[in-house]
Amino acid sequence: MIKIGDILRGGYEGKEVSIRGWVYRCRSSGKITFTVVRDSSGIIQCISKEGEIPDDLYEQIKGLTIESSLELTGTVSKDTRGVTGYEIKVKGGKIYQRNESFPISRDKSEEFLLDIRHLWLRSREFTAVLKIRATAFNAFSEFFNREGFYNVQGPMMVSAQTEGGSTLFEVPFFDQKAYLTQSSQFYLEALIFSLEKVYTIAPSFRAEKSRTRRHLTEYWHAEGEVAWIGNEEMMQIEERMIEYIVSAVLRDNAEDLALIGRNVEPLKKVKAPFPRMKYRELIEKAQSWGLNMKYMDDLGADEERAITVHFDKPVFVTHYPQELKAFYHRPDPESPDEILCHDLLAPEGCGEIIGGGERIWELEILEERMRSMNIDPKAYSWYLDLRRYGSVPHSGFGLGLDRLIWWVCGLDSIRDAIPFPRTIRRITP
RNA sequence: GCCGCCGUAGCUCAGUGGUAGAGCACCCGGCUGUUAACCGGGCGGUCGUCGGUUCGAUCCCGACCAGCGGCGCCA
Repeated sequence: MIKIGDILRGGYEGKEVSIRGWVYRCRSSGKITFTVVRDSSGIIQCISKEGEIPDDLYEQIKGLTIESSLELTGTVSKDTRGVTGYEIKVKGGKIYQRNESFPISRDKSEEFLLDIRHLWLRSREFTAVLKIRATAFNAFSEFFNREGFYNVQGPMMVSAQTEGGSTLFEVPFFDQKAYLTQSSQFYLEALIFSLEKVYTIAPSFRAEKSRTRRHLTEYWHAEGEVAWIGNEEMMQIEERMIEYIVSAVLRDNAEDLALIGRNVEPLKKVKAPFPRMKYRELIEKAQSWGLNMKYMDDLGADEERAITVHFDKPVFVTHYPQELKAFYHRPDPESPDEILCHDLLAPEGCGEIIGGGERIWELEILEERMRSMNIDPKAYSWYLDLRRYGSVPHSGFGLGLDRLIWWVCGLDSIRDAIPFPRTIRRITP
């Protein structure tokens, strides 16, 4: 039993092989039947001729429906008439299931494909995206393992929010209320005191009623936290990490990128270092680019899009005014109204994929910030403890992995970057 | 939370104030080189739900349900 992809790489001409898979296309002209078979590695056309195989098998093959599962044995030949340049002349085989009419045909709407996502995953396009996604997840872990980070896990059920706003999913927790986590950041911060450099890949949940093509209510959050480093060193790690992941995809998924029609030229330019721009400078630039922005405006979706077209690499935006960001970001000692944070905006109009920065590590400053933002310190008592016992400077980041896949694959919607998207209106399949 | 859009066959869509049609899928038949094959025939619908207007509503009006897009918020 071999993979179709192996046949397509050559070397099997004239040899007898067996493949297993699903019917991708089926055409018959009486005494000859063409069955295009799909497996996880590719598609190949198989030829069956009446009289050359047992009659009952020929009748079964002739009557197959799309997505029926089967096993075929036959001789490989190189033939330009086959869709992928090779063909198998069938000698024998076994049908596992001849299914009824497959619901997906050539016309399909966005909504329908979401309803039957569990079946649409079989499409060649989605298969390609899923392979790229696997590469990206692996490359992320690989990068941090090589950098001496420890892979850690925080809880998914928590008692307090990380970010501002009431965007938590509430879940019953015995006699109490618990929430699904928005971020593992606080737990990673606790873990640096033993491990110093940590990362995690975990889902995060946001009950935001977002209706956009770049939001999920459940998304895969890749986070890192590092003791003893500041905002700039954190960005240096991140830009190498992004370069590492993109290079891995370009190296391992060239065929998949081609299949989904992704232009790889912009991806080839993703090499560290990335440009950095302070929020203040960005506003000035934005005004010269004709964008209507003033200081203290947050970057909206339109602004992010308009900004990224002026760069051919991802760009870091740093030093936001403290009012625009969460309470834990450390003010710049040289300019206390600005904080030592960064967002990474992906090019080609994609926008924010990373948020990170240096954390406040002095207890008094953190308490002062919480007071000024009307946050109850009691809810964060254990988090404040981290600043009571051997506190150290540290920085961290959170990367939206689904957004990364969305950008790298050049997809219309983030929903097509994850197999089973959870959005405000969709909990099945 | 705000704004906009959609709902007719399994799918993609036409259409009409007098209870519906095409293409694809599927089934049957034909065809020994097809490439989303082709040719002939067939099956297939409470026209999203409820209410209103009307002699009569899939069509007009209202509410609801479901979904999609944009903003804000974020990753």
